[in-house]
Amino acid sequence: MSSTVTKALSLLEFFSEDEPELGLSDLARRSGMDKAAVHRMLGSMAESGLVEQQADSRLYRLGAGVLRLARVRETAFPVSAMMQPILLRLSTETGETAHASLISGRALANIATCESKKGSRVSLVAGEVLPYHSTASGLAALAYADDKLLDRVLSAPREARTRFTLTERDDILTRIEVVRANGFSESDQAHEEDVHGLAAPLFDRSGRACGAVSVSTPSHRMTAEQRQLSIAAVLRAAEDITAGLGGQRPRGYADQVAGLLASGPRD
Amino acid sequence: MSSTVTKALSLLEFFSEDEPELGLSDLARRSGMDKAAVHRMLGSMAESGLVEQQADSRLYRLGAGVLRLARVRETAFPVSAMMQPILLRLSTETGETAHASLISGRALANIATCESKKGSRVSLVAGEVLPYHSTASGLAALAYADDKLLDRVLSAPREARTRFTLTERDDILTRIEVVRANGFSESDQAHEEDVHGLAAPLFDRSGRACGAVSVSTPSHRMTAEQRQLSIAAVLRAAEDITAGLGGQRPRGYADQVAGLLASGPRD
DNA sequence: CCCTGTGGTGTTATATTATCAACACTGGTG
DNA sequence: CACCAGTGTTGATAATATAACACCACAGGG
Repeated sequence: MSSTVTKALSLLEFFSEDEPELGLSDLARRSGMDKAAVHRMLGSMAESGLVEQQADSRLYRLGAGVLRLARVRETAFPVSAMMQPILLRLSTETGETAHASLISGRALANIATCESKKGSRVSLVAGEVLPYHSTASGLAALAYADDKLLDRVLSAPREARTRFTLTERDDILTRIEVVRANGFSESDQAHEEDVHGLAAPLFDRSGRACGAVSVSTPSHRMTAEQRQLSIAAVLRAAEDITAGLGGQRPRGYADQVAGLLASGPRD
Repeated sequence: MSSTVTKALSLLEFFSEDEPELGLSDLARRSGMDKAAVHRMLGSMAESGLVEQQADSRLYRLGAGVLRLARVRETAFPVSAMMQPILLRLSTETGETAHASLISGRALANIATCESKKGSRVSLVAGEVLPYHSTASGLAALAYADDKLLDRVLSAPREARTRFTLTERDDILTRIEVVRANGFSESDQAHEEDVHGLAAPLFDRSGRACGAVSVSTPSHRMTAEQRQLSIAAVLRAAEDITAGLGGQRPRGYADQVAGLLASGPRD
């Protein structure tokens, strides 16, 4: 819970596409930890190459070590590479931005994206950490993941990203039930203003959710027709990615989804 | 030095392309740490998504978090993508396997590779951690890096990979002098049997080495002609990658290298 | 049925870590 | 020019998380 390792690694969350370099005091302020402690932690992580310090500006950034680790994992389990063409197809079919995320500890890690070609599109921050409660992807994963994950999420503080974000425990639980009844999750402007999300769960070998694939559409552009089309496309993408992961959908889920698609406007 | 964070992160070094999944006892044995300690560390790193535990086999592997971190870094500082075409050219020009590495804490992290098309070629493990003292890349980086790095390497234990590996302090220092005199480094079978390495340093904005680019040739195939050709190609690749990094070669180095190429058989 | 291996879990002495303070340095401002 | 607010860094001590040890439950061979 409050181990030094966890605290040190939590510092990595603050590095993003928008702020790839951060100073010591800045990191200490955001993490709420002491400057000296943060300094030692960054020093330790720099020894391992997870972060590196710019010699002149003294700013810290993610190090070459993360590239190496990603290469090792991607060589052994090529998930990003496998997802990319499926996301491309999903984005082309729907005309919108698609992305896939995997359960990564306490949060959902955005692993691969394919942006829409349209001028007006949902653009998302590469490698963003997605909360479970405020995103369609998060709810899709949560609904089919291990129950312990749901407990952990419900017992942790939840940030209200917009006025539509579900933060109450009971609201989230009923929403989870809706997701289970549908086989996919839907979320309008709960994470970002004017963004509508449709997501379907990804499964691992054990039949538990290990992530989610999602389509993000500008809210004003989400018509009933577009919605049906997107649901079908997302479910198919999820099926293909799950297969690519060597995963297995739980009993009943495949039939539920198949019935959903048959009854829809797409034949 | 012996902080818990460093010890925990050192566990990540044991995951490789060949052994992407490791058990708890195995990791404890290799790291020389207590099982209970390793268990807690892995738990902490799992919370952050750096590692994940297979539900059925209970084995640990690198987690989705490393993919996310790599994406964040690569989006902000696209080095791998920039290196790839240059490595392709280097590999094509020499007909051998090329790779680039960056200084990553106490070791050199292999970031990008391009394997030779020949049936008999040097094949290297993706994302391998390269020691400074036993590889051409390591010696090239060491010769032009911050002096503190050289001190740290010289004061740490050095493994003898082959019977040609330099482990003695004085031998390494004289070799470093040779590298500085040449502007590139050469190493025959010091890291791997039957592998000849030629490497040139990469520089950052401050003019200090931040990595190296290298060509690995089967020793028996390294003729005087091939050697001249490879030296020129590696130096040119290093120049281009340094430029792509926004780096600056130190005073004198550019002239030294230019003179080297002019006097060589390639006009 | 032992025996050896595995992953995992307690408990206490110990050693690391958090905290606070002060330091040197920088850049901007009155 | 001195001041101020900011930075990164380094010591000291007090508090606490950690390491070590033993132990447990389980799985697979011999």
